[in-house]
Amino acid sequence: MRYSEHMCPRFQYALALLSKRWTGLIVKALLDGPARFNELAERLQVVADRVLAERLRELETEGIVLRQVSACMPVRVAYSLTTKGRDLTPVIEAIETWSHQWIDPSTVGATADDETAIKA
Amino acid sequence: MRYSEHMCPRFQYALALLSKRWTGLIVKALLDGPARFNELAERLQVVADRVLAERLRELETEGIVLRQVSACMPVRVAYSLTTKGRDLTPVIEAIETWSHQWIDPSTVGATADDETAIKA
DNA sequence: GTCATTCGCTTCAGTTTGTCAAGTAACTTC
DNA sequence: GAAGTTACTTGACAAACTGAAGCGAATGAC
Repeated sequence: MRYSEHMCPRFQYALALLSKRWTGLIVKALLDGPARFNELAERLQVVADRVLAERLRELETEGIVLRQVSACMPVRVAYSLTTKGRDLTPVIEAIETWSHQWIDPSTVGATADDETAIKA
Repeated sequence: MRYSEHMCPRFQYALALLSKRWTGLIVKALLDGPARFNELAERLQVVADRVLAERLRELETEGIVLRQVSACMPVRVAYSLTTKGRDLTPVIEAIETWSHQWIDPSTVGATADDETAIKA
C-alpha cells in the first residue's frame, strides 16, 4: 500500500480498511450480534458471496472479526466482532448521526422498489 | 443503488458515499483548508487525477464540497468543504481515534520507502 | 512572435476489483 | 439414493482505478 506523506499513515491504513467496499456494512451488521455466513449474507443482501467471504477473511486477519468453526455435523461457522471490531462503534455512530442530519430520504432514491413496495 | 432491507437506507447511502475509494482522504485533506486542484493532488499523492476529478464532482453534487472558479487570468479553481462536509469531522475524528488505539505502526508496512527513508 | 510552462482537467490502455450464476464437498433428511 | 443445507469457490463478465500522456487557454522567457 502507498501512503501520502502529508497524512498520518495509521489513519490512512484505517481509512483504507474501512473504505473498502462493504466493510462498513459488514461491521454494522455484526454489531447487531454474531452471525453465520448465510445469515450474514441475508442481512447484507447487496454483497456478493465471493466478496463477503473475502472481506471476512481480511477482517479476520486484521483482528476485527472472529471466525469460530463448530466441529458439529453440518459444519457451522460463526462470525463475530472482536474488541477491536466493537471499538468501531463510535465510527459507525458518527456516520449514522451525520446521515440522519444530512441525507434526505428522498435523495436516497427508490428505497423500496421490489416486493417491499407492494407490502407497504 | 441497491439497499439491504435490514438497515437504514440513509445510513447505507452515507456509507456508500464515504466508502468510495479516496472520499475519506479527500474530505480529511480539505479539513486542513481549501485547496486548488493541483494543490489537492499534491496533498493526496496516492490519488490519480482522473479519480480525483471524478470524486470532487461527486462530492460537489452531494453538497459536501464547494467548487469556486475564479474568473481571473489563469483559471483557478478552489475546492472547499461546505457545512455538510465540515460536519463529517466527528466521523474522521472517530477513525483517527480508533486508528491510534488499534493500528500498530509496524502493521502499516513500509511507511517510508523511497527517498523519505534515505533522509531519515 | 514562438517556445515552453502552468492549470484543470480528459483520454487511453491496462490492471484490479466487484458481480452474478453456478458448482462443490461434506453431511442430513426423506 | 435423490434432494437439501452450509460455507464457500469458480468462471465469465463488467465496472472502477492507475499512470502516462494530451489538451486548450493563458501567461512568461527569450
